[in-house]
Formats: sequence, C-alpha cells, structure tokens
Amino acid sequence: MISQATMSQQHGAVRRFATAPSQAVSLRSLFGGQPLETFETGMAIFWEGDDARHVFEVVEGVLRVFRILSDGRRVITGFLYPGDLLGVSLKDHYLYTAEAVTRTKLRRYEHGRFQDEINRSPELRPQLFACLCDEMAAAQDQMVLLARKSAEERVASFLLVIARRLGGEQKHPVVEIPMTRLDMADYLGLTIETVSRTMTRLTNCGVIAPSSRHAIVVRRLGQLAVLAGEADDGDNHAAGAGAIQQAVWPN
Amino acid sequence: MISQATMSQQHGAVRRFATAPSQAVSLRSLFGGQPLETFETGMAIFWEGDDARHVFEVVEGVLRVFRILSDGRRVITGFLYPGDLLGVSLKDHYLYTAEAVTRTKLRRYEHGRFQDEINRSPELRPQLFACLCDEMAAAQDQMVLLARKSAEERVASFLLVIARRLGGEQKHPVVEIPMTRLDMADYLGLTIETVSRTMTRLTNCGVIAPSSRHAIVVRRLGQLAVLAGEADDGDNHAAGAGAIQQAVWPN
DNA sequence: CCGGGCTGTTACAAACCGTCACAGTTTCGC
DNA sequence: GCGAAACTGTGACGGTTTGTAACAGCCCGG
Repeated sequence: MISQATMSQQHGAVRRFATAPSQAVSLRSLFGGQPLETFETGMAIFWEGDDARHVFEVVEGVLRVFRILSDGRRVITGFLYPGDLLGVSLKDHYLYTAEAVTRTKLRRYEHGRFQDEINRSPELRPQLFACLCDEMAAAQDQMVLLARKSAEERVASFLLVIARRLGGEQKHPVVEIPMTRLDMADYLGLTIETVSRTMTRLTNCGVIAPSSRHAIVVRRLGQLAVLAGEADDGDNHAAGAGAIQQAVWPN
Repeated sequence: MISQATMSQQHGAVRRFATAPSQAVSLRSLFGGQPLETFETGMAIFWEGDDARHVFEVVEGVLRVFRILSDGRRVITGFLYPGDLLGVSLKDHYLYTAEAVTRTKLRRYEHGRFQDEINRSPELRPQLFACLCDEMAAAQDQMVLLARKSAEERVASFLLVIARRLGGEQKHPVVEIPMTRLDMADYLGLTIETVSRTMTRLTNCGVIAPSSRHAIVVRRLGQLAVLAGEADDGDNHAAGAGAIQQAVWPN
C-alpha cells in the first residue's frame, strides 16, 4: 500500500534511516521491543501543547503533523511515513498535533529513555543527527515552496517528491496520495479549490493521469520537474554554482 | 549596535546557546582559539553548492542565508546573529548561500574536527542538539507564517520576534533592522512594495514609529502581537489545549 | 556643495488566488 | 443496499497582493 520510503517532513519527525538500514544497531531497532499501537483514520496521536512524554516510530500508515492558528487556519508542516520518527525534540510540550491520515501503526518509546539511549550509543547518534539534518533540508525546501512558488509549482513539487520516493526510477510511477485535498492545501499553503483546479490542469496537459481516487499516474516526470520550478539537474554543486550565483546577485 | 541575542533562523545555522552561556565547556568556547575573520557588507561567506568544509560562529554582525530558484527568485531562510552557528550539517555541499548583511566577524572551524569534538564531548552534544531543536521550531514558525499569514501578520510577526529578542522586556523597545526591505521581503515571501506599505500602515496606526533609517520604536507591543496573529498567551500548553484543538477540528 | 546612485515610498492597473456557490461522486454508517 | 455526510470538481466573482512606474529621501563621491 504505502512504501517504506519517506518524504519531506519536519519536526523532530525524522526521515529515513538513510545511512544504516541493516546495521546491527539502528535507530529503528531501538523500538523493536515496544508493542504495536494502532490509530484509526483521523485519530490524534497527541495534540499541540501536550506534555512531550514519548517518541514514536511510524511502522505503517501515514500521519499529518500540523499547527493551528487561533482563528482556525491550519498549517500542515509535514507528512510522516513508515520509518519516520515523531516527537524527537527537547521541548517540554509538543509544538504540533499529529493525526493519522490512514490507519496507522506506531511503536512508542519513553522520551527520557530515548535521550539516554542516544547519549549512550556512538552508533545511534550520527544516525539521529543525519536525520535531523535531512529534516532541516526538507524544511528549507518547504520554505522556498511557500515563500516564492506559484500554485502550479507547489502542486508539481509535491507530486514530484512523492513520485520520486514511491515510484523509484520508474518512468511512469503510480503515486498514492492518501491525504485529502484539504490536507494538500494546508500543506502547500493553498485552498482546496486551487489544488483541484491545478490537478485538473496537470491532467489536461497530460503530465499526470488519474488512477484510482487516491492515486495518479505520472505520465511525464520530466515535465513535472520543470513545472516544479527547481533546477533539478543534479550538477548544481561545486565549482560552477558559485559563479552563477555571483552573476545573478553581484551586490 | 546589534545585541548578542538571536532570532529565528534555520539551516545548521544554529541559534543561541540558551542552556549554558557560562559553562566551562560550551559550544562557543570551541571556537575561541580560531582567528577572527571579517566580511564586509554584501560579501558571501560561501555559496550554495560549495564544498561544506567549515562550520562558523558568528561573533559580530548579521548574516542572511538564502537559496535562489533558477529564474532568480530568492528566498531568505534565516538571519544569523552573534552567537549563532553556520554550516552545521552532514551534507557534502552547502545547501544555501550565506552573505554579510552588515560588516561581520566570524570564527571558522574545520568541519570534520567539529564533528569529532561533538562526538567526543558529552557536554557539547546536548547543547548542539538543543540548538537544532530550536532551529527546527523556528523553521516551523516560518512555515506557518509563509503558508497562512497575511502580509500584515507577516511583517508584524517579524518585528515582534526582533523586538522580543533585542528589546527584552522593555515596554517601547527600539528595534534595529539592519537588513534592507528587499531582505525582509525575501524572508517574508512578499515584495518590497508590500513590505513598505505595511510598515507605513503600522506607523499610521501608531503601533510602530520610525527611529533612525534602520531602526523603529515599537509603541504598542501588545497590539503588534495581536496583529501577528499568534495566540501568544503562554498558557497554550497542557490540559486545556487538547480540548480546544479537538473542538476546532473534531474530524 | 552639488549630482549620481541606491533605497524606500506611493499610486494605479492587472493577475493570481481566495471566496462563495452548487453539482457530482465517493464513502461511511445503518 | 440505502441515505446522509464528506470529499471533490467547476464556475463566477471579488479581494489581496503583485508588478510597473514615477517620485522622494539618503548616502556617497566628485
């Protein structure tokens, strides 16, 4: 149903265990002995402001993590997939609410003990640190998206991230989208109408095609990348980049 | 000129050393022996894509950290103040460009050695971890701002954060704003015109008053908090919050 | 002291996206 | 299997923000 891979999200809600999936001591193995807890669709794991007593590992399903302004406006700061961690932070209280998008299975770890384990193990620490760095990078991408991208670029970026993750290297990946249009809208800083219209336009352009109700087929991955507005080339490191930046912003 | 305190920013660009300003072993003391380097206004410390060879401590001045889309759109993901760290990440290449907003003084630390020191010291690690958590929290605030706040709320939020930091508990804090309108616009996801208009409106409402060219006086801090659109109450923890959230989003 | 360049401000028209309204479809509960 | 509720898609309209432009103020050097 949903792959084990992960996508951009943030929080102390941590991403894939990229560096060491099969090491003897991995972050994931920490949770191995804990009982599996199930949360039905729409149920909250915890609320913003609750005492931050536990760290969770997502075993199955998808979560949304969000904050709400006093007048009801909601901002989803990330979606969590199997393998992600939830609630990693030094704060006394959770800074956000976490809810199950689909039926979700979690393992729970007591917060203080988690810290102790991390402090004790020189193998776990760099893994956690790497996760936090990935998380930070994802948060930056999201800030770029929210600050400067058009509605079309936002939707395209969103679909692209999921497609690359779930679809791997397939040419026409089938992308599961378990969240509702409202979830997407609150994640992308748009309204559901704009999301709907944009999805329709992408369909009419032949970039994507509806598959099932909560899934699409990406027909033109390259075009989607262009629409996403990112120089996704992959050679934007090292030597050349500096000169380009300088040329654009000489100051 | 600019206080030692810090403000919201992100990156591996780390915030205040909140927990241990005077400990024998602090993150800051790590950099003590390094020579002081000066960067003039507008100069880059490094560019997005450069090899990530060093970690920096900001000693004096203000930096901006940003990314640029292929067509020139710029997003400032944070401003760095004295005491902040820059370039803390496990990536091979910097993910963003860092430039001096004012004349800036830095100390440089070799990346690998920094990692070693962190790994070695059980006192430094929690400090760094706490910094990263603060950074993550700031990134979330910024996502909320960019995703759902109006132009006025964004500007008010920005001023409020600086005012609380620089002005302490003063009733009418004088807020230094060393960055240009363009910097503010690219940080808040607006245009310079909108920033200008909004600042003018806040002045006309008596909420702020111009002081010098790059400074304002906050005349009504409470009103600024209201305009910022955050429930800044401070009792939004624990018991009550859950029920409220539930009421708003029963799902 | 004066002039050029940059930053900041204001005005106006236009575009994008949000708001409102409604219809079609799916899902869920009974 | 049925009905109600939730979710989705589409259109018309309006508002906030943008973009363009012109102008004023400040800093700099000549």
